[in-house]
Amino acid sequence: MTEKSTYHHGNLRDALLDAAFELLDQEGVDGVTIRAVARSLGVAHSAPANHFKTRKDLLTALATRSFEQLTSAIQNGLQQGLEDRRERLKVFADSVIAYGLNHPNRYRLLWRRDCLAVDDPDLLAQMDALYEPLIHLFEQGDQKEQRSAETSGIALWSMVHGYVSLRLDGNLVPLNDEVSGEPRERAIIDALFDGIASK
Amino acid sequence: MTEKSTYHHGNLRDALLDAAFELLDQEGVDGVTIRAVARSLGVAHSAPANHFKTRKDLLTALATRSFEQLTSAIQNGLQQGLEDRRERLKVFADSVIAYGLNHPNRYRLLWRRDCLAVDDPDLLAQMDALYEPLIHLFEQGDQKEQRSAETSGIALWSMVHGYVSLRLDGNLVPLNDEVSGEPRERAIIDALFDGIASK
DNA sequence: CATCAATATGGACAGTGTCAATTTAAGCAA
DNA sequence: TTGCTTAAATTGACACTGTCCATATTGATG
Repeated sequence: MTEKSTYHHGNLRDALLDAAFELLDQEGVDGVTIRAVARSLGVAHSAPANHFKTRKDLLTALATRSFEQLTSAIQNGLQQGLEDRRERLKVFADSVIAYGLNHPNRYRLLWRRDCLAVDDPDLLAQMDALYEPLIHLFEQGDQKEQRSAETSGIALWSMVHGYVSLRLDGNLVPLNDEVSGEPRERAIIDALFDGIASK
Repeated sequence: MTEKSTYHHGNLRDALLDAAFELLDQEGVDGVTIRAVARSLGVAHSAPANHFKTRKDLLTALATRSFEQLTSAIQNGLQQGLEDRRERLKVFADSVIAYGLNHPNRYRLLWRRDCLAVDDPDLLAQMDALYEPLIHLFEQGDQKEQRSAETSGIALWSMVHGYVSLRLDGNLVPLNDEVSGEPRERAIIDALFDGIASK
């Protein structure tokens, strides 16, 4: 296996994505500059342009992949086959929260509209795919029931997304707390199911 | 009133803040560059440095003021003097949602940790002030009740913050919908109070 | 082998934040 | 008033960024 000529990388596109993910995870989205990615691979600063025309396009590819990961994490959880709808909704919530807390910079990127090519068809498709299981979990009943199911879905999704966002921003203290043995996130999900019963 | 010498602006600090707010509202946080702000006031590109050492410091001042605005909007609402706690919690939620939807770029800036000097004492103080009314609305009862009250508070705050964030990112469709005459946000707040009662 | 298109290169440009040396003038003490 | 100190503004510079361009290399196809 002789040393290949180094001029053409061979698989630069994938290498760029890997390197960009590494930078994203370690330094956040600001760390993902075209030149830094190129530098980390030892290629010219303008080499990436052949595969990602702009920085936005690169970040969009990262976000698309991240949406993909999140969605399949949810799907995996749901395939364990719990029957109870309430349990299935918890799986959805747990999956999103786990992904957000484990991959903070990826999760943040998902919602950085200013960094993304928001009309990229692949990105849009993956965003839709994320909502699909949630919608599916709520679609049933007649017209009126659907209306309130929609509201329940938005309520759940809002709470989950808000909770993760606040946690990632360090706006919930203490960060890692428990409520009678359960992590806080389980408690707030239950609160939504049962109502906070303000008396 | 003769024309003053133009070398010294006289009140550059306030003028910078005003101009920066204008840019923030119109173009988002990316539009708030030191040089753009200076340009819009017709001063040298490095004049702002005398008042805000770095861009982060300028944005931090904007965020601090925005927190202030949001907090006083909440306080104003609460001073109308509704007795029912449930109603008072709704006032909190409504105030945050209204501020977020009316000042999207200011609201977004509040949570852009990467753009802010997150250990600035003024900023921290204003952030605390935001949570104060929410905490106050829940503090009562014994130890165990407090624990669950805390959970309710986090649940409500998470849902409100998540809802605004999703709306601002265009992730809730349709954007402006109603549920039996009420805007969607009222419906999800009610959902949290009463529970989504997944059967 | 010859050619072509894809891919990588280096150089350039405008924009940015930030630093440094300098100039201006306002405020204050004598 | 005069003179000094100092805050506040100036210009200039540097390194970094994204993006464009002309050029060079090479893999693949005829």
